Amino acid sequence: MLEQPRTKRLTPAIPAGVPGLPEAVDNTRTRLLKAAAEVFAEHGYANATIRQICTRADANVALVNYHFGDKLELYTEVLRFSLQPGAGFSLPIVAAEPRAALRQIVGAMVERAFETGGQANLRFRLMLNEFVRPSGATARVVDVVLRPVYDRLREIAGAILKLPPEHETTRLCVHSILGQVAHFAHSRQMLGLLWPEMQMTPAQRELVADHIARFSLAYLDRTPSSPPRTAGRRPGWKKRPSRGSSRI
Amino acid sequence: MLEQPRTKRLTPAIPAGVPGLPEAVDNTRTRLLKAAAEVFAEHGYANATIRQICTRADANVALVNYHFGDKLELYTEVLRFSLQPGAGFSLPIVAAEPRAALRQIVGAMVERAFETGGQANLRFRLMLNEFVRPSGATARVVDVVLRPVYDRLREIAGAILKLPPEHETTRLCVHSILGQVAHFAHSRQMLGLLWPEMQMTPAQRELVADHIARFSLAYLDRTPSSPPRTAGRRPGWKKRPSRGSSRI
DNA sequence: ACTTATCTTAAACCGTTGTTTTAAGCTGCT
DNA sequence: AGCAGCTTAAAACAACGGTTTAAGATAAGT
Repeated sequence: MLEQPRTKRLTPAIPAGVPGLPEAVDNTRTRLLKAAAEVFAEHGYANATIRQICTRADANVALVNYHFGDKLELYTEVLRFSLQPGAGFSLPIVAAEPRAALRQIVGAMVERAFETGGQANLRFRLMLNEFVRPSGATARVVDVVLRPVYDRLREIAGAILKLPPEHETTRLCVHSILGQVAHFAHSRQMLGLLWPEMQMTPAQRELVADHIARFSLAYLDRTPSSPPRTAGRRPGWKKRPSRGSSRI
Repeated sequence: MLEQPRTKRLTPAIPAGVPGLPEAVDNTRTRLLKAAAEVFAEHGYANATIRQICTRADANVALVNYHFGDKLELYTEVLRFSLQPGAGFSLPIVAAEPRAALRQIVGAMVERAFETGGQANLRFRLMLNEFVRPSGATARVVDVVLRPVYDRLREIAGAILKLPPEHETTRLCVHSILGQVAHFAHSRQMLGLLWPEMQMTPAQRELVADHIARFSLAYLDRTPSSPPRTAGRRPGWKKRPSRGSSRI
């Protein structure tokens, strides 16, 4: 009796809204989804509370459980709902030239990490929170939000590196890029303590995006005469024994 | 009556232990500090519970409040306690050549982020948690743990860049390096979903540290013939207006 | 031995959070 | 009007987490 909620119905029949455009209707369900997206994006799954969401949606506490069953179901529905408007991945801007594309995608990520409002921004911040405190729906967040960015970044980085997208070096570089963006987004408070002038104003955000792109391109765009030591595709990981010299 | 705890004494007279070597004594206070350091390092301040800490220390729940007043006081005491053994900053390894020093410091950070055990590792993970969920003692964490790494990294990066440590470009580069380390440390679960082979085994940790160092050095070590666009010291930040072309 | 200060314990208190219940309001239909 | 099905509201429940209380142990001082 514990594995299934005791409510008569989990989700009471999707409210007959047009499936492609749920932002038009204004029933309680939609208001809850909208509020939940904002609160989840701001505080992360665990730190968001149902009462916060319901207050923002001007709805009763019990309505989350009536409409969605439980908190986690609401969260996954937010992800589904948040994906509706655009067909595929909604980073439309993509220059053909991979270096320009990289700069654009980094700029878009930095903007999304800081600019409030807009579903794509909410979705991106949702993902940033999953990075550091995975919820029970992390796999879904990866599929819905992160994988598209990841795959596109691998293509772009691979094109510049002249390596396949699934190459180890390509993947490491993509994680380096994602890591820089996530870091500037997450550690805003500590950043302010270390570097008081950095307030992440719009102009500073552009500066940061410029820096991340240039910093990353310096490696990606290196002369082919100095290939990375790991360029050869090594099938296994265990070969290189821990050399222990980094012990301190 | 609320601003001051009602216990007769906040901290009941430091237990006369040798101030330099608190790891020898095994009274309740020390056991609590040890357990708290582990739990805080693993879960972060907010997500660590006093009951968790007390269970691990084999102590009663009330003892935290008896010995330290409240949770935050315990946390700051952990930081103070955690700093005791080494005199200053405990990253002893520093090669004279800045490129080698960078590789060493990155390797040490990656190891500390993943290797369990050891006070310096605990302290570093404590800091990593503060990055993403600042507690009430963030300023103290910055002073005790982060600032030394930050300043040393700025010196090293500045030496390679041939720029002063307080230069904007130097700072941006240091944040890029810190961001990469923090990202690989934080997003372990999501990393596994995107890249199942990456399990952060010791060998893979070395690979990651190598990559971060090489990736970062590509920019730091660039030929002086292509200086960064922001090399000139600009006193103000507001000059460059948001160019709006990154709107999507 | 009696007192005192220090430390420990079990139990409770109080606020918060996810969840459920119960009882009402609607709305459309006959 | 009356019924049925969907939706909302108010209240409560159960679990958890930080904190406090009141009493019991232990050791030292006199």
